[in-house]
Amino acid sequence: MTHFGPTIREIREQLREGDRRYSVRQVAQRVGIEPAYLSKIERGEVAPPSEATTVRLARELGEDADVMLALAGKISADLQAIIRKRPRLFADLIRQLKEAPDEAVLRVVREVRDGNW
Amino acid sequence: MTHFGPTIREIREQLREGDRRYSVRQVAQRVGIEPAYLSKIERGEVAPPSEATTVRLARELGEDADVMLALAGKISADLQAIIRKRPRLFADLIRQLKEAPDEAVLRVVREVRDGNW
DNA sequence: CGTCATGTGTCGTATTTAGTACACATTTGT
DNA sequence: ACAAATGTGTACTAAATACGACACATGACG
Repeated sequence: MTHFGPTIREIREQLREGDRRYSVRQVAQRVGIEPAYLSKIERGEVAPPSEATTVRLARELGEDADVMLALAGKISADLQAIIRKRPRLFADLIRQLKEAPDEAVLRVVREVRDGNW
Repeated sequence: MTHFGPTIREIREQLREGDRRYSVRQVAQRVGIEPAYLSKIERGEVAPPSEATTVRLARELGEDADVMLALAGKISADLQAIIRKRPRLFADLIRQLKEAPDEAVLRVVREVRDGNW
């Protein structure tokens, strides 16, 4: 969708400055994909990988999985499952929060975390 | 996933009691798909249709699109877009609300609707 | 200077998604 | 009785998804 590939590349290259195990080949091997495939992903020559692969890649690069999935144009299957169990409720909530500033959403998160129910 | 097909069938057959324009063929035509395809969908012989088709079908049957999409194992693209814009925020919020009772979620929805921000 | 690792180009493929097209036997309506 | 409408079985398909395999030129470095 957006610059998933280039972002990955940038992060990997940053990590590489200090640690040469972050080459395309070695990262690909640890993530469990072909180096050529990772190379294509980073250059945006192919679409972002599957959710599972994206998550493994995020972990390997020390990034937040939900953020990487978002860059890949996806949403974690576990979040989807939660929403699907109460579609009306969550659909309303999310659409309500569309324009709300981060601050407001955060307040709600904290409120819920502190178990006001 | 669940009983998307049979649910559709039930709803359509209900509507049909009072209005014979709700045959497989006529509904299919209005929705813009082949009757054979709708038939297979209703019997669960094939997977639920695409988001666009599901939404048109829901409208045609007077059902909530988000609920029908949920039955189809999907989540509306517009909701996904909202989440993807602030993945960390929404991921946290949704996971927090996973176990919260409907009541608590509703309270949050109202709170936000009444614009406390 | 040789070799080893690196990034990438090319080609191929299995699986899933999202349907269409047609024919046919069976009601249903008049 | 007969035409029209109905539901469904069978067969096919175009496009997208998610990769793997291999070869090759270039560069790093000991």
